[in-house]
Amino acid sequence: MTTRSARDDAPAPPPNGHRPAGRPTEKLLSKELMTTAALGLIEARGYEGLTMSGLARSLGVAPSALYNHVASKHDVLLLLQDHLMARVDVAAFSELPWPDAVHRWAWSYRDVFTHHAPLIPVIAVLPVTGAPHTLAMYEAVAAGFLRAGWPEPQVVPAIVALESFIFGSAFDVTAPADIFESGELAAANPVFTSAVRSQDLTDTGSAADAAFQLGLEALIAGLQARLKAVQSA
Amino acid sequence: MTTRSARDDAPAPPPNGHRPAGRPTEKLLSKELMTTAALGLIEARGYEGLTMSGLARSLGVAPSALYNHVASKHDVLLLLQDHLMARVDVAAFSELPWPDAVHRWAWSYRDVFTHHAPLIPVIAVLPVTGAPHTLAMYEAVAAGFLRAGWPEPQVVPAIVALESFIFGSAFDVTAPADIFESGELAAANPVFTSAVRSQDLTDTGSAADAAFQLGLEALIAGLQARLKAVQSA
DNA sequence: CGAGTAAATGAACTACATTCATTTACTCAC
DNA sequence: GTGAGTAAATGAATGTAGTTCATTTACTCG
Repeated sequence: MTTRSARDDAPAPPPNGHRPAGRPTEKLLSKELMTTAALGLIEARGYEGLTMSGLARSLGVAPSALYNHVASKHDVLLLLQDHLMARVDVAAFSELPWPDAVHRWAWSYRDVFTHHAPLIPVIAVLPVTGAPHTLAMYEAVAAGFLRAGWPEPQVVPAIVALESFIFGSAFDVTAPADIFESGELAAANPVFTSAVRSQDLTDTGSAADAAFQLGLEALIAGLQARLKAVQSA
Repeated sequence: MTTRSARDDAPAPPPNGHRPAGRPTEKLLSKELMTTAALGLIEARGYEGLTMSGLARSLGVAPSALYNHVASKHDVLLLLQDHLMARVDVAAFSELPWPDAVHRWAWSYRDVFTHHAPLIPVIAVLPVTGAPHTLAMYEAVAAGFLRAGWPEPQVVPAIVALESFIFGSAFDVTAPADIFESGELAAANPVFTSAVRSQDLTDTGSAADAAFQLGLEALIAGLQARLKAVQSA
């Protein structure tokens, strides 16, 4: 079994030209290649399918080769997270009034990471150093907050509060629909059981969407009230 | 090396009385014992220290024995999660007005899981069936919401929204303090960099606390506005 | 041309969770 | 009581990850 044969679903090696084709030192890897390959793996097999061996295989390379470019699997997750941050829509901050901009940004942010919930524990604790897309996202959002009149010292706390809500909500989306079925314990918890059954899901598709919408609107309204109070002081 | 000798830090076996002491079938294990042992392990060595072998060792038992009581490590996490839910303070819902009750509950909830952030991905997706303490918590909270005048169909979405914020914030607490240092990219992101530096941390201890306070107050205020609007309709 | 270096290899290692055949002691029906 | 059945423990074995390392290869640069 020559390892060379394992390039089954490798994404067509870059036009290398001549080279003896098959020897080491061919510049087969880079952080960018690893990131997109990882993304492909995740789409195909989910986060359980994202293993270092699997990633190496999908790149037509030995697992140990990956460690010339990243120090650990955790590093791969960091690459992924910064890559995904570029997908978050911050354009509204230079187009719409603050509440609407936050609204669009938050939905977009949540949607991006809904499909990548396993990254959230990584993001939430991620030092932003060396994550250019992440920083660019924060830069645009912070600028939008300042433009709306937020006092500078409160910008970061406000963003973090919104982000926390978004992260928590992204998890929530991945929960099974019947998460609140009380089962045998229904009789012992009648109030909650009844509340669960009475949920109105006609508006928004899922229960998670309903909660996100309600919470986001409340959060934005509450923050805006705070903003106005600060401004008139 | 007899395995018998491995009861080093076992929590003093229950008064077994006579028995040949050392033979199987001694009722050495139970879900309750496993839960408290797991909690002890986590306090001593953190979540990295929570391995099935380690758990077995701390109970003076072979790793395979655990599988007579739980189906997987995930099950152990579920036991832990429900156990911890009993620590969340819901008493305020029968003592204080709704906004204050939510406030106290939310802080308590966040504080409990701040020390157990690795459980959050588990909780957030956990079917509530067979988790009595968790259900009891929801029951008390839901009752408080109804008593405050919330329309039944909106109770669960409102709770979920608050919970999402709480979970996200619990992660946030575990982040390193310098998480927002932009490093070399500071020059390219001046607005955000400046905002980070201008944060006022005199009030609340940590940045995470400041964000949680701000967000929680905004969320509660926004929800209460919604509540009043619904009531007067 | 020769030294140095970046990048790849594959074999080996470690740590875990988990499975399984087997043993032991208790319980309960007859 | 005796004997079948069962719950609970054992320890050996399995499989899958992530990661390390000595070694090799080909490119670069003085």
